Amino acid sequence: MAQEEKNTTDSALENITVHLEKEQNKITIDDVAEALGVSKTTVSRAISGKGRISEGTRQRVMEYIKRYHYRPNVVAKGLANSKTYNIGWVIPGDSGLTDLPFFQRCMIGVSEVAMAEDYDILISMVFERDISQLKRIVKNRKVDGVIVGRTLVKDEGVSYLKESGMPFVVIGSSMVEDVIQIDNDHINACRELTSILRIKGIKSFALIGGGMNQVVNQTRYQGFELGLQEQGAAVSQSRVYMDCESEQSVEHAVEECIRGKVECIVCTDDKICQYVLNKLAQDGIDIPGQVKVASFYNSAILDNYHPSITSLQYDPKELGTVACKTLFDYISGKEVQRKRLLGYEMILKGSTQ
Amino acid sequence: MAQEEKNTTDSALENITVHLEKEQNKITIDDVAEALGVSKTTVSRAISGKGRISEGTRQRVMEYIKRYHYRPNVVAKGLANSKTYNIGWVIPGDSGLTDLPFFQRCMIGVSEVAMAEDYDILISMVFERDISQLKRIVKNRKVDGVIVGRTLVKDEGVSYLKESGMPFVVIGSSMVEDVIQIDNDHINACRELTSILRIKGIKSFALIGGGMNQVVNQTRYQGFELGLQEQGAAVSQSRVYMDCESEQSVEHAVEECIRGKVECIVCTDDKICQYVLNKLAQDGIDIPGQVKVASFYNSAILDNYHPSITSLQYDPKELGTVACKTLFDYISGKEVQRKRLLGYEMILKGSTQ
DNA sequence: TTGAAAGCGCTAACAA
DNA sequence: TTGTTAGCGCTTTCAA
Repeated sequence: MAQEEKNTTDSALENITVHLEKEQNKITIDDVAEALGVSKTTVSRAISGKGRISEGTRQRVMEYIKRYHYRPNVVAKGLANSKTYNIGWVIPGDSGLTDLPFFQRCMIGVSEVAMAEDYDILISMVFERDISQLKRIVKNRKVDGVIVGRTLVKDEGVSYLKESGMPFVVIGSSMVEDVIQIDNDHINACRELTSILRIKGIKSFALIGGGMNQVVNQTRYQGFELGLQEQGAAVSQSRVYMDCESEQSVEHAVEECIRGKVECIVCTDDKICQYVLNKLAQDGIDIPGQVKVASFYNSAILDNYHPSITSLQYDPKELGTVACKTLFDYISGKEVQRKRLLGYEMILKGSTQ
Repeated sequence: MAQEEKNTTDSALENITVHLEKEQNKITIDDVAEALGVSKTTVSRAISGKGRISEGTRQRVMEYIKRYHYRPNVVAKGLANSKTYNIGWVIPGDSGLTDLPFFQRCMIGVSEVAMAEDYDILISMVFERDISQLKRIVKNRKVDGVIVGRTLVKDEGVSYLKESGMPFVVIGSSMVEDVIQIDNDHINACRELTSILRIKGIKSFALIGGGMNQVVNQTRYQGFELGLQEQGAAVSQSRVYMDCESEQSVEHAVEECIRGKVECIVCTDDKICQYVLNKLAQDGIDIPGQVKVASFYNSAILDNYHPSITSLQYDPKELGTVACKTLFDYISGKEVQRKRLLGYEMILKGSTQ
């Protein structure tokens, strides 16, 4: 009997503990106001720092809040001032091995600045031409703005966002008018790389690249052409193989390069470069002895190759950081640059010695 | 003068158009109610299907809604019934090349079922031991539940979630009590693979694996041991090299295997396997002639190897689908299985011929 | 079958 | 400096 009573007491205590531990975050601004004998307006002001309030009550409020772990309900706050405290992050749902680390690192940058503004990130994946997930989050007004991780030449997502009136920023470039864009200076980077290779004495180049439906491939292609153009007649010949989507098409391009005695193969990205390296290894062609290789992008997938590959390096995280900052600036009505170009680093390595 | 008037008219019209196009989604339930001469309660009922309502008015409401593209404000709806219509998706912010595609495909599954329930996905990245992003979304009550993409042996995120009272499901296994988990049947899969290899006449195995702080590596290790155990004395010897985090440690393990005349090297994942293959290629060791190779996981990173690699295959998307369904079931109070194991496929290829 | 009114938790005029 | 009050856009009793 005594035992039973004890049990009862125990479990009652347990319940209380559970209540305190788990439901602690269910305190509302009214609870705080009541406990302190002030109005909730006062509490609101103490927290937000907006409006006049005496330092004394401010302190009292803050203390109470800290002590009882009060956290304002962000959703309610949002409803009151027409914000969601979310930004949308759009990535291709079918992005491949090469792109994923890029998006991940961009996202780290995005989330860092988002968190600092008390914002969270809502994911939306677009597939091929299916932008229904994107439409959802804007139609449902679940976000205050959107960052697009990659753009295509004729990008439905971008068009949709533009006509929807939702603030957005794209990472990469866009041909659509008036779109706020953050990109690396691919053109100059590629230009510089090709001309440096030229200075090293290389005379014949080939560019092997991915789909021209991606803006980034277009700009890299332009940079390559510009770089060569600047060399003028000094460059005997150059070959360009764009739209190489499959391993076969890359292999085919490589074969032609070898046959044409190209001195240096430049790849628009690392996936292509990987195919090129595989093909060269397969055919027993020595790098950089028989042919040199460089890539316009540097990711982890090339890490294991010997010799290591000369490439351009961009900072995806910074892209994300700047994009997110720009978005916030834009949302809050500040003037923002329509197109912002970030830097790059040139990494000269063994493959072009 | 006439011209001026025309301009005025034009721009007035333009404004209206803009209003219709861009602000169309600013219609509220009150607008609909008023336009239809009913109360907003009625509109609400027509949409939700809850409560009695005549078929006639229901139709009228639905028609109006369709016509004027009314969309309920999800946030307001959420505030009214204590839901956020968001679920949290937790992934390691420092996940490597191997894991990224896995998470991506999981997420596709998650988002598919989430969307069907009118939910969106809020990202939270955890780094090393930093779970602040996770804490944010639960403390700020931005989500109704959480799906954890990967677990560590002593997982702070899981502990935190458990004591927070937030409903959650983990993908993978967890040693923490009472955690709802969705995993592949790694143990049986690994067991089956080893015993099949055994049946093919292989007598000496080595397991090279990643960090034992990851639950998945522990279970794969167990499966390997179980598989061999079942072969009893028939298996002359087996070597195990776990916690191989760096390429060097893998290379070292491979060297020992070769020296020890191991017939088949089994890898816990494809990253390890890649290192193994590199090392073997480097040393000019023939696969499957001199040594056979198999992996407990099959991803795209091994696609380019010849011969192709025997491995186990899991379906990440299904993992995501099931995890999300389970989470919703749990949130809505249904009984759910504490631990659910999904199947796998065995892919026997050239590397073990 | 429908509607009035209260409430979800917060912000922000406007008064005091 | 502080409080009163009216929303934000929706759901849900409770009456009619």
